Amino acid sequence: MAVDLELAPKTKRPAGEPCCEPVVYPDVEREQAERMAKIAKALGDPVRLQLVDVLRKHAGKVCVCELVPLFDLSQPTVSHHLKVLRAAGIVGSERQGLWAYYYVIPDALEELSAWLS
Amino acid sequence: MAVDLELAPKTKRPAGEPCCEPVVYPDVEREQAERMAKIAKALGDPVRLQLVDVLRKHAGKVCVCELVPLFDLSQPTVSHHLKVLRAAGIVGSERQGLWAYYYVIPDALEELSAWLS
DNA sequence: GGTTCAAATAGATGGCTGTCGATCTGGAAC
DNA sequence: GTTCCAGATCGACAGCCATCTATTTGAACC
Repeated sequence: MAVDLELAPKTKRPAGEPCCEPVVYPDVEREQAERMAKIAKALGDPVRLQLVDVLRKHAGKVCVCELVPLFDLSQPTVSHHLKVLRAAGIVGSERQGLWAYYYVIPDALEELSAWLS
Repeated sequence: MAVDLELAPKTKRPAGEPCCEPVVYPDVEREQAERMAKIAKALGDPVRLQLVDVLRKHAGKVCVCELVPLFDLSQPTVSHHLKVLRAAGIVGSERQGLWAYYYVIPDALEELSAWLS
C-alpha cells in the first residue's frame, strides 16, 4: 500500500559493480495508482467484467431482472457484484417502480483505459 | 464464475407489464472475460500497478534491487507482487549473475486495453 | 571450502472475497 | 390493509490475499 517516493533509499553498495545505478521512479503517483487499482480490482472478476460489458453495450439502463438469468449464480450474488461495481464508481443504479436499472457511469474507466494505451 | 449463456431462462412473468422483455447477452464471452479479469485482478493492487508502470516506462529490463526501495515494503513482499504479475503473464524475468531483471511482456495488456477503449 | 549478497521461498497471520440460503424492504395491485 | 414480487441486506463459511519474519537458494568472490 504505502508507496514511499521521496528519494529512494540508497542501497549501500560498497565495492564491486553496482547492479543498477540510475534509480527509477514511477511516473504514476500513489494516488493515481490507487484510483486505477480500485477500478482494476473491481474488474478483476469475470462476472463483474461481463456485467460491465453488457451495460456498456446497452448504452441505456438495464434491468437487474435481465442480468440475473445471464449467470449461473443466485440473485444475491449478482446483487453483490453490482454493489461492488457501484462502490468502485463504475456503475450507477436507479429504481423505477418495482425494478432496478443499472448503467455504466461515463468516463469511469477512462483513466485506466488511457494508462493502458 | 460459471456464465450460462444458452438461452437465458425465462423469468416467468404472468401478468402485469414485463420489466424488460428483450433479454440481453454479453458480447464478451466467458473465456475472454476470464482472460481479461485475470489481467485486471493482477493490476488491482496499487503496488503492482506502479511496478508495471515503472517497467513499462523503462522499455528495457529493470533490476529488482531498483524496484524494492521504491516501496515502503519488505523485499519478500515486492518479490511476491512480481510473482503475481509474472503468473498473470504481464511481466517476465531474467537472471543475470547475482541480480534479477524484470520486463513487461509486450501485448500482455492489449486485449484488456482494447476492450476498455 | 567459506563468506557475502540478491532474490526467492516457506510459514504464519489477519483480513478480505465470492458464494449461498434466509430474511428484510418497499412499491404495485388487489 | 394484505398480498405479491424484485431487489437488497444479513449471516455464515470456505478460500484467497497482502504482509511480515525467517530461511533457503544460488551466484560471485576471497
